[in-house]
Amino acid sequence: MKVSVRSKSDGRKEILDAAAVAFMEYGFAGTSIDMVAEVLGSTKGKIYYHFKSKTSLFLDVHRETMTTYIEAVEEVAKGPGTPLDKLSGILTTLATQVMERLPYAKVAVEGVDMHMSRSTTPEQRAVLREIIDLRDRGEAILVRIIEDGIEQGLLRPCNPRLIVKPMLGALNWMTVWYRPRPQDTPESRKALADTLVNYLLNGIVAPADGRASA
Amino acid sequence: MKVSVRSKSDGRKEILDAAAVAFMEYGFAGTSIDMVAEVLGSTKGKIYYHFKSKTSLFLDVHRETMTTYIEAVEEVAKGPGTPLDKLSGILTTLATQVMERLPYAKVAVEGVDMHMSRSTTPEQRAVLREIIDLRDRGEAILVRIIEDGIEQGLLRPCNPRLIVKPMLGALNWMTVWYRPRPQDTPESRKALADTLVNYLLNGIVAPADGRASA
DNA sequence: GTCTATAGGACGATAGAC
DNA sequence: GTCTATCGTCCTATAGAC
Repeated sequence: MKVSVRSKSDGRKEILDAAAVAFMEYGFAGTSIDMVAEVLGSTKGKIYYHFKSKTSLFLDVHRETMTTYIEAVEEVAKGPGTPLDKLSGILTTLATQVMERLPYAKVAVEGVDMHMSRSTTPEQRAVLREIIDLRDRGEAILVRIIEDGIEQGLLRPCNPRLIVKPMLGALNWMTVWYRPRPQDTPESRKALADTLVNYLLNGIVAPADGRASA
Repeated sequence: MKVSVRSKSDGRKEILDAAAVAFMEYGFAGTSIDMVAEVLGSTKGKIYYHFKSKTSLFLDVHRETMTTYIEAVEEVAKGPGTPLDKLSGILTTLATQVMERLPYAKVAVEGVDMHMSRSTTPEQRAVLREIIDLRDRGEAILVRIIEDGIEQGLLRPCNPRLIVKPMLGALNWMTVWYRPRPQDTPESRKALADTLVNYLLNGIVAPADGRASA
């Protein structure tokens, strides 16, 4: 017995997934709606029934990514632990998300610095604003945690607004070199995330004393 | 008295500059040759006289970027200093290059994971191979320096091949957030580069002892 | 809701004037 | 060498059948 309340969002979700895969492969401008339809296993009629335009589709994929990110970030931020624990947890979560949802992650990376100056309707600009707000909210949370960590003497004094850039950049850059392999498991992904996060927190210069590095 | 040996390469150089600016703004697929011509202040006839296709033009911009990178990297690598000095010097040089040649840097970032599976001639594939070789050469130099640093006890034990990814990723990510400002000077850029490189080398976690962080 | 067919426009690349 | 004009192709988006 199919329930109709799910039918609409399911149709959209499948299209978003297919679009993410296609956009990941060829980029926004390089992907045609026909290519998305081919990934989806249908024709573009279906896509244009659910989405107003290619730009809207791309923006919705991007927003979906950012929403998932912010939810994960806020969950860790609200949880227990020191600022250092939270910082570590957030970075690990994000690294894992990138690996597990690579197509969506790649769309977010391309969307970040896409100037949609041309061909943006007021409605699309509203979605773009939403996306930017989600990103700013996430960055603000990180900045706040770093500030707390510095205050508590857990982190080096630094300019948190500047430091989050390379931190998040290093994670986003995973979309460039990380490729899922058949032998990948949640554990192996976790190990990779831990390695990266450990580097991002502790750097690479050897400590002068015997402080543990892990 | 104009010398003819320069005339050909000068025409190409101007076109490469204009193309880099246009590609930075709209990406490869989103940029038309007419747009490049407009930045150049001419018509596309001039471009097609010097370059066989849009793809060739993009690849030549990308190669130009990678050539500049590798030259800078090799100069520092061959110079004096400890592995830590060299690592620091290379990262600082790259960060500076990104800021000073932002359009070229952005093309390199887009080009890294562009699959030109379609519409690549054998000649273009040769250029692509050249570009990839330049990148691999640069990464190999960094890996070797990190290995030396670990051996000498200057750097933490780690997997160098894995660590160079976030390191270079953080620098490449500058193309996303860094925007040149009128008040920027070589000194202010150097300061920004130093801040980033210091973070990439030392991380952000406070040392347990009184070791200096700068 | 999803399909086919097509209008309408943009772009890569070339031909030929100058 | 650079420009103008244009051909052919591909793509977004819509109209209308089912």
